[in-house]
Amino acid sequence: MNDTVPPSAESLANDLEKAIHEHRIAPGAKLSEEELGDIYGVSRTTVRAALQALTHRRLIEHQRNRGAFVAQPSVREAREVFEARALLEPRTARSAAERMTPEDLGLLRAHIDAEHAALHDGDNGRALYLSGQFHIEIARISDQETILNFVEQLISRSSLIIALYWQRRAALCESNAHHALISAFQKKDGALAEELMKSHLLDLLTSLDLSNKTSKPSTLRAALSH
Amino acid sequence: MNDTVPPSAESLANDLEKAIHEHRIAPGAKLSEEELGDIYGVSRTTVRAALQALTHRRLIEHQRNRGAFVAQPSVREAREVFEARALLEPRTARSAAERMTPEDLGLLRAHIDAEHAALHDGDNGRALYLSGQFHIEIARISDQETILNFVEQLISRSSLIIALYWQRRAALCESNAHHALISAFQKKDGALAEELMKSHLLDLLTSLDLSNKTSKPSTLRAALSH
DNA sequence: GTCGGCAGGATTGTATACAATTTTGTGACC
DNA sequence: GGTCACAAAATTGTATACAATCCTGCCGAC
Repeated sequence: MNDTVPPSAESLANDLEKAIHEHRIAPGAKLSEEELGDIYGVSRTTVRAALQALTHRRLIEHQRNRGAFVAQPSVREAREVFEARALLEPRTARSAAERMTPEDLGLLRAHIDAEHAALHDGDNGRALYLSGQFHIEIARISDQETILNFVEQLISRSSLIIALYWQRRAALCESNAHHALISAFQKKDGALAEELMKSHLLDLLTSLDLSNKTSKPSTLRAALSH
Repeated sequence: MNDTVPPSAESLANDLEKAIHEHRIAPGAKLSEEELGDIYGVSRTTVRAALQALTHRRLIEHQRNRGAFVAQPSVREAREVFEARALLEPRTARSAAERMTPEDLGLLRAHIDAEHAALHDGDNGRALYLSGQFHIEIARISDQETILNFVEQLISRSSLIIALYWQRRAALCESNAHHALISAFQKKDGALAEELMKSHLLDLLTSLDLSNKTSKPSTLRAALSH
């Protein structure tokens, strides 16, 4: 689109995060500094800054003198992420319900519509991304910057977890849950929203295949069973 | 101590974080890249990497083309941080109590002792640091890496908040609370530990002066009332 | 035939150099 | 005397260059 001119460090980081979130880059993929520099037309310095940012968001893992790789959350890490979400998000849902304005509601509905559109276009990556944004939007509405930041990180990591451990590929249309949440928001029913979010997250977790067999294909070690 | 040889980016970040945590660098202080480079004997590149790390931990705020400054959490941010802690830490306390081993207990006791020693030496900064480490140690024992990372960040920020809004300077010996927690841990009483932690955090919050008068001295604008 | 060591290539970690932006100091004009 | 404008200084953002580390492939020894 606008490649002719200078993408700066921060925008590069956001671009990469989005690409990872939309599953355009697979977990475990190596992110070569020089390669990225060539692609985006910037120097390694800029690339390094972006990679460091993503490292701090736990989206990529940096091995000293080895390079940066898209993170491959372990089964254990997957459980931890969803446990953390279970601690934070029900609360954000409750607060959001209490503070919900008509504009906010419209925004959330627009998100769901966009998600459906993406699904219809077969763009599963984008649908997944938007589905995550829905949760982030709720946290934003709850008006707790600090918790919002945590939720943002957790949802990015959830995207990686889904890429690795998703089992029922068929329908990621958990849209039912999202629709139910919206109706709770409309009623400004905080307690209901909290409960719905809690069970929604539980649902997500149980839709993952966290049997230790597929545990952690550290690219090879466990992929080939030896 | 060992200044003669090469502090690398990561160790520099840890060093700075500790200095901030111990109130050796005040909130709002400017962190010049060249100055830090001279002090530590490294290049600006290394300094920048360290500063970026601390930025992501919300310990310093980076203003484009202006530089890095030690963060000055607003009253609102202060409340948010403690609200997030109230969501996470009672749970870590409960889990920690259930998993507590004799070695862990010894470690926690050692922390408290060190804290008392620091207080006795009049080294309030170090005492404050150790007091924070106590909470971090609990999160570590609870064995939830993801939540531990969040708690670490929240406690670092709490240190800044305390620097700005602490009112009853006299006794930061909330040692009572810590001792009570230890006895709950010894009994492996998770529910009690959870409750104690919750009230401890509430105690900490109410010991701050968050009246909007001292709101946010952005170094001058509000410090001099004009 | 396999294992250990050593050199070559590649990639990252750090330092230095240049470009861009902001701040500050000076001077003219109102 | 005060305010605006411009220029110099300082500081950060980015690019390039060099040093250190790691991986790969080859070769000799056992």
